[in-house]
Amino acid sequence: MSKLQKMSDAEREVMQFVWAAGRSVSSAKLLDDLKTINREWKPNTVLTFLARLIEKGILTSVRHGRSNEYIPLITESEYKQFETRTFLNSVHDGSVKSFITALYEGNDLTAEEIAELKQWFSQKEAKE
Amino acid sequence: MSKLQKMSDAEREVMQFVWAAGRSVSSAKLLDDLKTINREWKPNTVLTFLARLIEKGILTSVRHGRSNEYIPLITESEYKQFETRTFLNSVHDGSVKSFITALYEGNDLTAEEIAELKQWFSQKEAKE
DNA sequence: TCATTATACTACATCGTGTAGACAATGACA
DNA sequence: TGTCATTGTCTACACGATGTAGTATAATGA
Repeated sequence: MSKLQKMSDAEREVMQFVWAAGRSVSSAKLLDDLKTINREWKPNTVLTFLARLIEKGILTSVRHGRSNEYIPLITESEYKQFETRTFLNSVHDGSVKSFITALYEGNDLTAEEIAELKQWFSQKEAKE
Repeated sequence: MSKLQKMSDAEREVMQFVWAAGRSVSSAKLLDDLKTINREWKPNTVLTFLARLIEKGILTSVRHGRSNEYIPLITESEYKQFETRTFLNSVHDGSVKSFITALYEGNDLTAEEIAELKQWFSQKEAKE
């Protein structure tokens, strides 16, 4: 299989709808759903994004009648893992602590977030 | 001032040396230092990167004799904050917990990291 | 069989990036 | 003080990603 690749912003927007739709989604529904967010994309534009998502190893499609069903090859969570690990390696030399420290030093962590995370970590450790 | 912009990989490599050099650095020293990492860049190539770093609001320069001194406008830590926040917003909707969860679910967090982070958080909370 | 219609293929401008040559300014030295 | 060497700025260019969509094609149902 072709190695998983990063998606562009527009592709990400489309994928969000694919994932939201469940196991698979027809292009018709997808086009329709996308209208709600009012992105003013021509249908062909969206189809291009879908084709690129397939090239990037994120989606696949099966013919169903005269139209396509699009099926995610990975979950949103898996994709986020991929992006997250890639980012961590490139900016923080792979160190989660460096990441957290950066946020903290930038005053980007609220007291609530800290509390939430602290709790999360204590739970995880308990489970160990 | 022009809004801080993301740097490219090559620019990041150069900036690492600028930051490492301290308060400011001459192009001569920089070129020299870069040789140690053996990136095989022509001097002009590096100068282009420096010029772009200036455009991006990350560096500035002052003429000093016949050459330039390059001075970071932000610290490495500040830059990491910027990149980190940007990433968090685009991939995790700004949620640190989503970020941590992604790593955890991808089995990308070692027991050591979890322990380290747990300790970090407990300290922070104590300080509050 | 033939019109419809959704998809696949192709195109193209723009931007970021890596790469560096050409040209300019400025000291230093003869 | 004029010329040369050095260092910097400007300009260029190819390549890939991206947003955007027109055109060609193929499948389907009437």
